[in-house]
Amino acid sequence: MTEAVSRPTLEAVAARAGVSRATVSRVVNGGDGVREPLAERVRQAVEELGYVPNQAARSLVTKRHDAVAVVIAEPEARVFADPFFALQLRGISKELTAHDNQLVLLLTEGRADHARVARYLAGGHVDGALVFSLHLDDPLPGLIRKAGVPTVFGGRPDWSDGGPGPVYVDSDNRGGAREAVRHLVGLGRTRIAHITGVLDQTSAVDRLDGYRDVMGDADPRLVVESDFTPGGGERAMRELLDRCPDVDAVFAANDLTALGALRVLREHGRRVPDDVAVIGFDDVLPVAEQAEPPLTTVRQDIEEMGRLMARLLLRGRAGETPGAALAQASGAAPAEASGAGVVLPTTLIRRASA
Amino acid sequence: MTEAVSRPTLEAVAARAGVSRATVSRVVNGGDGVREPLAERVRQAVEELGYVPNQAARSLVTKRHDAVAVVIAEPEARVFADPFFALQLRGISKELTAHDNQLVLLLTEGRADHARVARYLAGGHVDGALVFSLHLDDPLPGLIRKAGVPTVFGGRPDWSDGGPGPVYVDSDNRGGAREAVRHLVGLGRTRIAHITGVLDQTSAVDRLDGYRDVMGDADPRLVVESDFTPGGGERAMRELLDRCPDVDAVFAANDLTALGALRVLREHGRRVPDDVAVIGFDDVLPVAEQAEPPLTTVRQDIEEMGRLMARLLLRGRAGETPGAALAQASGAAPAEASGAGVVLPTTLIRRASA
DNA sequence: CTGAAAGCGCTAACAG
DNA sequence: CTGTTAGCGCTTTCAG
Repeated sequence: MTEAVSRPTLEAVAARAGVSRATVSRVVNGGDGVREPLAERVRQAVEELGYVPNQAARSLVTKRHDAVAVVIAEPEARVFADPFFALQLRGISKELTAHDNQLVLLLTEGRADHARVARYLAGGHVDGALVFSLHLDDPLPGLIRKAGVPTVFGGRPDWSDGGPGPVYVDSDNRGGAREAVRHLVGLGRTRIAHITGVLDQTSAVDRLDGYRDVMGDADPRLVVESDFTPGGGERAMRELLDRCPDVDAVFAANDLTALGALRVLREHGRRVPDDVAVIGFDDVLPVAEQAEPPLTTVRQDIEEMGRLMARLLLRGRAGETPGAALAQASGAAPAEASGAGVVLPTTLIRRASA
Repeated sequence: MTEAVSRPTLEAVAARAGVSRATVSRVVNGGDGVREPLAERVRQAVEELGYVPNQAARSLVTKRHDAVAVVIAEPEARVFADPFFALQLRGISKELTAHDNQLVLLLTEGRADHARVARYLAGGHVDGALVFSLHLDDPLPGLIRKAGVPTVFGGRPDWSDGGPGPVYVDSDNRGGAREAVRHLVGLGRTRIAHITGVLDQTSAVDRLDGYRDVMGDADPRLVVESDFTPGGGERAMRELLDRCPDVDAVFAANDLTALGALRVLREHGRRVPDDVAVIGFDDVLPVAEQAEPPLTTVRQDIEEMGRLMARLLLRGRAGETPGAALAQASGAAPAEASGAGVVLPTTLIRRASA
């Protein structure tokens, strides 16, 4: 474990190049307004001394930090069982890196950590925040708003106040769910069940709504509440088989849930998709592809969601509207951009299970 | 996206409390040396104004940042398919949070990002670095050493120079592998194969060595190289079945690999564990428990590894030796602490597959 | 186009 | 025990 050594300062570079600190500063920050002979001499001095600007000093005067906080408020261990979170982070990281911003990760383990996060955000350490995994009665959004930090949410928040709606990025959960269920209907299935996610998250509610859009008049016993985990999927599937032995299709709220359902179906000797067709949600590759049989599922571009969140935050900071940022967002075309929310499209990936 | 507002300064608090800035500073930083009537008045002013110290200003003078970088150098997508990484992060985050340190996440997508990471680390933005996923010929460690930042590695690095060895935290990969293979032997298996991980990582090499410790004289065709992924596990298992149809046990380098092997075994009508026993490594719950059949595997305490890394870094910074930090590390007792490396024990978790 | 000078908000001697 | 005084390293008017 090496000792940190003291780094050269602007002053040192200036001395070496025979110019003033101001000139060095100009060159280091874009270089406009400095004539060529000088600029080159400065660059050389920077190189020779291995000068790296001291971010603390810079922030002190600019009030910018080139850093963004990513807040993951997931008390349950679910985030850690699901590559979802990692993919999202990867997208965020890519975008942030491209704009020379750092990613400060704030993980919370329950309410006790909320105050800490709020304090940090309020402390003006970062230029903005990206916030995930909000649940219905979560006090965090309120705290964050009070902190006065530009924020983009991952997933549609479920609250709304008088002011302008929160900026968020979401997948078209409802539309994706509809597509999945319609596919099942197209397969000739009539007893189509839905295993929900945790219903205090909007993603779960939206998927349930999508299911109902198509199956509005279905037997209510075909809907069973669950929690986005394989274990929950198993329990739900057992109950389903018990309540409705004639079920011939299952739309699970996510791939992990589908995995649990698949296992119980196998246990009970039901063949997939012959006896019961199964569709998941997410298309988390290692899960969906490795399932037995490989899972038909609703794909959402998780990495792109992360990237877009970061882009919105960065652009918004520059004074543009989310819409403008959105217009410039390459890659997946947003399905919808109502108010301050951006909703990415989903696509049905057909594999063997349905 | 709210505008950031300007926060109250020390000065403001001082004015409100009718004291000097120095006094407020003292109260804010521990409060020793300030008599009670005053201290209380200051605390009140802090409260009323909602004062939060400006970290940039503080760092500028203290040269400390209370921030640690976590560098994940994994060009492949593997990290994102494996909850390993998330668990490690969780452990790190917990420990860092407990000591009021922030976690700055540096994800790299290949060599192009190395320079950026090196620059950041050299820039003195953080007090230390936690570095993961090193491969054999990785230039990153060299760059990091040059940056002169206190560093703790996750997993035993494969290089060594003249100086004091690098500080690292690792699992007892070799011992764990031995235990797994011995278990297989105890089951009466004789044709025990090993599907390796990526052999440019020490964890994979150590597991292979452990296998050889027990099976030194075995048929060399029983060892097939792979890459820690389910797909790789499938390919390896096919080759194994082809080369040695009489194989009766498989020790896979990790759970994901075992998953692939399981699938191919099933495909070929081999029953697990009756015909072929299978053992994995990691005990990543959603993988191992949900496998078909549930996987017997070598468990490593991933979260604890993360926590320990952070602890070592924090303690090392305070001038203690890693050994001292280690002695204070609660929870899992280290199996071994040679030089600057800390090796955590592993345990065999028996489920249905072997 | 370049340099001089004035802080950004905070801590850390040093006096009193 | 408390206040005064210097800066930390950088950007940014403002002159020249």
